[in-house]
Amino acid sequence: MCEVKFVDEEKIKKVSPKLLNDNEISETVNIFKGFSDNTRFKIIHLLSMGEFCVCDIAAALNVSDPLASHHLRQLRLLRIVKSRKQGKMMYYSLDDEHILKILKTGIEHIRE
Amino acid sequence: MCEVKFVDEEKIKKVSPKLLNDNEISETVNIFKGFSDNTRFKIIHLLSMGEFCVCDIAAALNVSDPLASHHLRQLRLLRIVKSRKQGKMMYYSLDDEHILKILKTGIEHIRE
DNA sequence: TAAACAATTAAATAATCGTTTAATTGTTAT
DNA sequence: ATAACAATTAAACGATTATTTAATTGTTTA
Repeated sequence: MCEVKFVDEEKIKKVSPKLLNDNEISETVNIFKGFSDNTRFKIIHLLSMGEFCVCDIAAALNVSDPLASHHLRQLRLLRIVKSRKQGKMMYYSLDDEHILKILKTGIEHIRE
Repeated sequence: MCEVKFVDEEKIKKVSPKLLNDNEISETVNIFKGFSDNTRFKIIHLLSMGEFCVCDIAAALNVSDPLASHHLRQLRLLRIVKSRKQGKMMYYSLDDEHILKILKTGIEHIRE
């Protein structure tokens, strides 16, 4: 066990005030959680190309309607996507430009 | 259940070739998974301010050494952080500039 | 070499999360 | 009204994951 806390106490004291508070951390982490599942990521990536109804999202991704709907609900609560109702259809699209930026930054990274 | 697949078949056919393959998806999702836990996110955020040993990381975040070490291992395997050994100390820092960019993009988003 | 210490590992538990299935809501058209 | 359909919801199950505790590795120093 590490008993001598703060090997470099000065360095820690210097950055401590810059640490984010718990709310900021949880909110940011939640956004990343939205991107952290293959099915959800596929949905986000599909919606980066336009607006689609649940039916087509499920078909394009080859998943069941309830599964697509379930993930779309999470994404909506996280304000990653927004929805628009037209007749019996529900159309989904990305909520704002920030989401597109996060998506692109992630894809950029793995392509080096 | 949605029986009539592809309400807008043309739109789907148009974007299908642009969809990412499973490898690209999993790799990108894995990076986001690295950011998707409060403890790991705090570690990444701390390391965005410099290089720290496990001892100080654990102390600054008020978590146990094994927990910090466990998450640092995951982050290292995801190539989000890199490590450097000096004596009995192991120093960790962010792996590259992409990581910093993803971190900043996430924080930017919640600050609107 | 023996003690002290930083860090990691392993095993166990607790909690979270994704997926499936079946039932339900709400809208459109016959 | 009834049938058909898009979408959501709820409950159950299975799987993954975070955290804790205890034991272990490896390095330094007395």
